Amino acid sequence: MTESSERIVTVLKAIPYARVMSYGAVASAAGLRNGARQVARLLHSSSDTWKLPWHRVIKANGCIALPSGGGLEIQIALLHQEGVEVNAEGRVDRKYFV
DNA sequence: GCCATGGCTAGTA
DNA sequence: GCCATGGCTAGTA
Repeated sequence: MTESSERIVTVLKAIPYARVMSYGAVASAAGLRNGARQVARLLHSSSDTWKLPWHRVIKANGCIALPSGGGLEIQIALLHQEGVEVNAEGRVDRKYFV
């Protein structure tokens, strides 16, 4: 576990219930200039072991990054469960961003 | 080489 | 859509 990864984990666990953050925003908050992809990688590999709120991380444009059949439906369900709405175009409104 | 990104541009309506 | 990025990993020697 690198220091950068630990900072990313800290930021992720601090995302409030029913709010979302973009990969890039998480990276910035963790002090990484261009770490969006690193955030994505960490979510993919360690969400389970660290019990991370992976479903609260979406693209900067409000879309969900996961493909249909590859987690998209589950992520939408988890967001709905928290009261975050995903519109017909599959986007989350700006008001839900931290 | 890969990619659960992001920002900018071209091309359509 | 395209491409610049940047850290991680698989696969070779």
